[in-house]
Amino acid sequence: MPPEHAVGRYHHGDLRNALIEGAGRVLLEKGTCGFSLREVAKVAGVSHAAPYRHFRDKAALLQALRQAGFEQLGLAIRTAADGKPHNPEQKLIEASVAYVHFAVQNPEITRLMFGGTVELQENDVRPDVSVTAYESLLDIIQEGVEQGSFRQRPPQELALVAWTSMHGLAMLAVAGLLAVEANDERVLDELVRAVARNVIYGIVK
Amino acid sequence: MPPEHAVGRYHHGDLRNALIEGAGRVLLEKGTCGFSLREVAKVAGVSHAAPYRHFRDKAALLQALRQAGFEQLGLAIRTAADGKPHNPEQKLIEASVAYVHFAVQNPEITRLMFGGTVELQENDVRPDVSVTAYESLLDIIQEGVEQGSFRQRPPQELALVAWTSMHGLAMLAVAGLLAVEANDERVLDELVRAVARNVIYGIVK
DNA sequence: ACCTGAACACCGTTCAAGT
DNA sequence: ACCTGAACACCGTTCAAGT
Repeated sequence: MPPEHAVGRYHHGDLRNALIEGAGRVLLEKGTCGFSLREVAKVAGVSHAAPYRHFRDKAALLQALRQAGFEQLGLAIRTAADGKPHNPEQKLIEASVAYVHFAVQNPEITRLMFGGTVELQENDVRPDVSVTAYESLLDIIQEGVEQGSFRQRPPQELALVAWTSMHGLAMLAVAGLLAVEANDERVLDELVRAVARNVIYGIVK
Repeated sequence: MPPEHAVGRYHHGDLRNALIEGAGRVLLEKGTCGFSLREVAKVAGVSHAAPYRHFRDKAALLQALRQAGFEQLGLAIRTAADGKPHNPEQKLIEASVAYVHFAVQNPEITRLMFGGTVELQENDVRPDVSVTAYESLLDIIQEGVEQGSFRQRPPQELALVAWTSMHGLAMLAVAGLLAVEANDERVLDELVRAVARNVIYGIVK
C-alpha cells in the first residue's frame, strides 16, 4: 500500500519533481556537457535507471529545465517593463537590464536555452515559449510605434533589433568576453543601459 | 630510422595536425558535447592514448579549434569591410553580414567559441584573439567618428553596440530561433542588413 | 505502477611497456 | 621520442526481475 503522503521507504513520493529539482543543481555545478543523468539519480536518491520511468532520456530532462528557463526569462522581462510607469524607451531599457541580469545570474540555464545543444524534438515542444522574450519586446515596441515616439517601421523589425542587441550582450557577458567584471552588477547595468540607449538613438549623427 | 617524409608505418608523419584536422570533422558531426577524444584518435588512425603526447587533454584540443575559429572570423570580417571602397556605414553592414555568415556556416565552431563551455585556461591563451571581431569593428567605427558621420561618442561604446547586435543575431540564427529559414542565404542576408541599418539609424524618430 | 541490478557499449585519463 | 594496451572510474540506455 503506497499512499499516506510519501511513506517511509522509497516508492518515492514524487520523483519527477525531485529529478527536475536535482537536475537544476547538477546543471549548475557541472554545466550542460558535464551534466549526467546518473548523478541526478544519485542526488535524488534513486537508482540510475529510475529516471527513465519519468523522462524518455537525458535530453528530455534537460528540455524540462530549458522550458522553465524560458518562462522565467519571459516573466522577468515583463515584470521589469511593467515595473514603473515608463515611456516605451525606458521600458525597453529596463527590459534589457532584466534580460542580461537573468543570463548572468543563470549562465548554465542560459547556455542550455540558447546554445542549441539540446535538439528541439519536434514532438511536444511549443516553440513559441522560447520566443516569449521577443514577444514581450514586441509589445513595448508596438506601443512606441503607435504613440509616435518610435520610427514608423514594422514593429517586428524594430523588436528584432532590440532583441538581437540585448541577446548579444547577454551572450557575451555569459561567455566572459565583456571587458567588464561581470560580478560587478552596477557596472554591468550601466553598460546595458548605454548599449540600449545607443540602439534606441542610433549610431549616426 | 623515422624520417624520409612519413615512412611506411605509423610513427605517424605528423599527428598533431592530423588530430586538429580530425577534430574538426568530429566536432562538425557530433557537436561540442558529443565530441570525443577517442573518436578523434580513431579517425586519425592511432590508439586512444596517442593524442595525449600532443595535447594535455580534451579541452586543449578544443581550444586549438576555438583559436582557429576566432582567427577565421576576424579575417572574414576584415575582408568584408575592406572589400569595396565603402563609407563606414556600409562597412559596418558588410561586416555584420560576414559575421552572421560565419556563424551560420560554422555553427559548431561558433558554439565552441562563444558558448563558454571550454574553460579559458589562464595559461597560454591570448584573450585578445577572441576579441579580434570587436577590434575590427572598432576600426570602422573610429573612421566613422573621425570623419563625422557617426555620433561624437567614445568609439568603444559605439563598437560595443555594433558587436552586440551582430553577435546576438548570429547566436539566434545558430540556435534556430530566427523565424527565417537559415538555409535561405538571401533572406538571412537581408535580415542582417535590416538589423544593421536600424542599429545605425536608431529606433526613435 | 514504480523501482533495482546487471549488462552493454561507450567515455577521459593514466601508466607501464613496447619500438 | 612517440605510440600501444590494459586498467580505472565514469557515462547513457535497456531489460529482466523484484515489490
